[in-house]
Amino acid sequence: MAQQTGTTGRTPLNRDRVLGAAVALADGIGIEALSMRRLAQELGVVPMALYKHVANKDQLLDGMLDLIVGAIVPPAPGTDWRSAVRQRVLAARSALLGHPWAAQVLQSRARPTPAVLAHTDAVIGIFRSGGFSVDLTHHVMHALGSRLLGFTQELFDDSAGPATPPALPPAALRELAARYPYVAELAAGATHDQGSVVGRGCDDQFEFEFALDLLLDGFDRLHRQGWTSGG
Amino acid sequence: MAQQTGTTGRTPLNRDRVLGAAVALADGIGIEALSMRRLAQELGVVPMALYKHVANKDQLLDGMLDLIVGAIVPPAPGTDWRSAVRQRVLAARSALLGHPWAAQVLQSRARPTPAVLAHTDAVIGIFRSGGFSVDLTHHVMHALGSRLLGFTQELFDDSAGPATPPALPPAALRELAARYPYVAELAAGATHDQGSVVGRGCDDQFEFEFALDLLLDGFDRLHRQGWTSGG
DNA sequence: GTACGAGGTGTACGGCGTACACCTGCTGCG
DNA sequence: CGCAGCAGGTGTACGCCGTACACCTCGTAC
Repeated sequence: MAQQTGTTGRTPLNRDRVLGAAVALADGIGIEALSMRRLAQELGVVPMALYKHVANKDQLLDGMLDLIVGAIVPPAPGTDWRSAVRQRVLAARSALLGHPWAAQVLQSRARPTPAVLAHTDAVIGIFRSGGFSVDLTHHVMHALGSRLLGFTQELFDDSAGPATPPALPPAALRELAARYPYVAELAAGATHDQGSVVGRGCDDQFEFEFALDLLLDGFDRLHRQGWTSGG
Repeated sequence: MAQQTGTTGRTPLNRDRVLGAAVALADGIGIEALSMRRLAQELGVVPMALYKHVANKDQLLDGMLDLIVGAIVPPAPGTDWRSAVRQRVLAARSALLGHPWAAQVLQSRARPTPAVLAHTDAVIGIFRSGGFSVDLTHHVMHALGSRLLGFTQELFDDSAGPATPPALPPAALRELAARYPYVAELAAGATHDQGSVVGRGCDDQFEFEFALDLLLDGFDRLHRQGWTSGG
């Protein structure tokens, strides 16, 4: 179409074009059919050309995810905590809605991507600014769990596993803390068993039961008052 | 070890041995490193031998999942609904806990496996027996969402997508309904827009907001009363 | 003893991610 | 102008994957 000089004229590739095409392709043919080769073909280019713009397929997936998560529209400043959280979560949902593969990719990432961290940090910030204690905010974030997007878990998780990525070096942790202050605050209060300000470890079982009981409480209340979706 | 007659003596393969070895292997080396070839090697057998016991890799994954989900211990009969749900969900959690790959595999399945359906049916049954209306049960199951195990969504979902499996033939649907009566009851009440008893379609957005608001209500209550995890 | 079928084997194919060496054409500098 | 440098596209190749298909080898039933 837009050839210009001679043999290879079509507007040169770049990371954004690659990611955009990948998202569109995944939307079209499904995430499991998305391959580097297929994507290259779609872009009219040889497979290896992609590697000049993304390090490997995993980074491609990370980039695709961040493209979508980064498009989440933040609520207007000054909104009360409840509406702000509600709006942000619903915005996240609508951002993900058109890309059925996104949730699955999210789940499969070993570490949260920058946009995901930024979103998490923002939601934590809403609770903290709304007067929630670090403690309650922590539990509440766990309870929101996958409803946030699906990625709250294992932010600074130390639990082992065959596929556990290597621990981040201290310098990287410090940079993370600077960039995502609310995440860091929660982590400081919850994940270190010794030497932390709060001193409680993060007990996954407790978090799970906390969220479960919160829901069961709600169910019970609705049930007792004869709630119906009609009104 | 247990060779007996001559060349090929080791107790012959069967589906259960294959699935068991696959689970153990996935636990050991991670789900993404699990390949038919690697599994065959672990069993001292040529890769193609596995195909005499599982149709393909997808069915292998389904079988592995069902092995784990099938091990969920049901609560004692006669338990009140709240304790029963609580116990069942916690039992599901503990069944999945030792297999970090299970949740991810669950998410990736196009259709729920039999054990997953059975579990879902059982939980629905608890609510119904506890006096919950079909309507409330439906919403409540959505709210439980991934906390049930991660598979409540898209049971009879008609939403399209590139990887959508072909619709089940009516005969298969009827068999499903017979085997999982509570699931069928919910489906009848919710997924058909016309000709159903209740007549409301299943509005995913509504379900999402229902669950979100239930949680936000809970958060608000805890926040107001100055709740702390200490007690 | 012979036919049969369940279950293990061997070979082969097409697709995957990607390492590595190469080429090409634009840029800036003498 | 000439030419070095380099960003970015190319071609080839390797080792892995899932699995189709034809084959062989037993234990068993008749």
